[in-house]
This record gives sequence, C-alpha cells and structure tokens, in this order.
Amino acid sequence: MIVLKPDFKKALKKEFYIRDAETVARELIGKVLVKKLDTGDILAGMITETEAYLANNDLASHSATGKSQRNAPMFEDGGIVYVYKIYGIHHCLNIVTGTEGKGSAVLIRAIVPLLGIEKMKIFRKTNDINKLCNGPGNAANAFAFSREDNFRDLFHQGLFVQEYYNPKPKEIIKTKRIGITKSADLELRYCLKI
DNA sequence: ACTCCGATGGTCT
DNA sequence: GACCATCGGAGTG
Repeated sequence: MIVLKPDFKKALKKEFYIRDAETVARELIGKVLVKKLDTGDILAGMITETEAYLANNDLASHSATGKSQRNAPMFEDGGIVYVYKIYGIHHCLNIVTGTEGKGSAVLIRAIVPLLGIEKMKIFRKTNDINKLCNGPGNAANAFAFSREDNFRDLFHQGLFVQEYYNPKPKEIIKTKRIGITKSADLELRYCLKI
C-alpha cells in the first residue's frame, strides 16, 4: 500500500501552469491532486489521464467561440480551476493553462485515489475503489468539485497539485480525445500506460 | 466482453 | 431548439 503525505512545499507553481496546454496535460500525468474539505478531510490521488483543450484551432475547446460566462475561467492566468456541468448531470474538472487571455485548459479525466477514499466512496455512492475516479465526471464527483470551485487557484493549502514521491519516468500514451465530435482527430489525450 | 440508450439541464444559436 | 469534454444499467453474446 502506497502511503502519501501531502506536502504543500512540493506544490507546483504558477510557472508550471502558464505553459501551453499540451505540455501541462502531459506533465500532469503522475502528479498528485490534493484537496482539503471544510470538514478537515483530505482527498488526494494521482492523475492518470488528461486532455488538452487549446486556445487556437481547436473547435472542441469551450474557448473556441470566445469568452462567455461559462468559460470565463479559461481566459484567466493558468493555475486556477474551471468546472462546468455536462449533460445536466456531471461536473468536469479542468485546470487552466497559459497566460491571461489565452483560453486553454486541461481536463482531468482519471485519478488513482490515494487519500480520503472513504469520503470518495460516500460522494460517489459506490464501494468499488476502481470506479471512484475513472472518468472526468466521476473524478470531479469523488473530489467534490462543483461550479463553486470556479476560479479557485492551486496555490494554497486547501487545493494544490504536487509532485509524487520519488517521481520516476512514466510511460505516457498519447491518443485522440474521448467523447467529442469537433476537432476529434487531434491527439491531445495523455494517459499512463497500463 | 460488448453495444445501446436514457437521464437531465446549462449553454448558446 | 439543438448540442453536449458523461455515466451506468440493460440487453446481448
């Protein structure tokens, strides 16, 4: 069993996020998302699947048609959260990348739970540990993200992404993105090889 | 294992 | 009024 002790000193800084979405999407693989709840519970897990949504020439990106009320967080400086509701049911967690005005982000598609698993089971209404964060809607649900989290930055104790212990080179697969129809041919999805 | 499909509502045209 | 960065259950093999 892997034991993780969250360490805010290992948190990724702004320089990490203000780069292009493809680079951030690839490098987020293997990093650990940490979120502290109001109840004091700590949730944490290793990011294993991401997708980049670009600022330009990407019709699948919410930013493709310009800034709106929904996608406004995407146009802020990188390192903040963008959450939206899809199909009227599920929330999706994004991490904004690039600099102000760009309009790019990374969708967090899957996470391996490390801490707060009992809480995640409650949020997800399942005891199957393999289904807690297996998909963007599920991962957002397990980590209790909602649109209230929009614009929250990843530079404080309550919410951040950190390096994993003893980071090793990981084999990362690059494929086409999932569940979209526009710009569907672009290979902007990254995941750990199983 | 797989495919199919309904749920459900915010967002934009 | 159409679309949608999803999920899980039902049905099939």
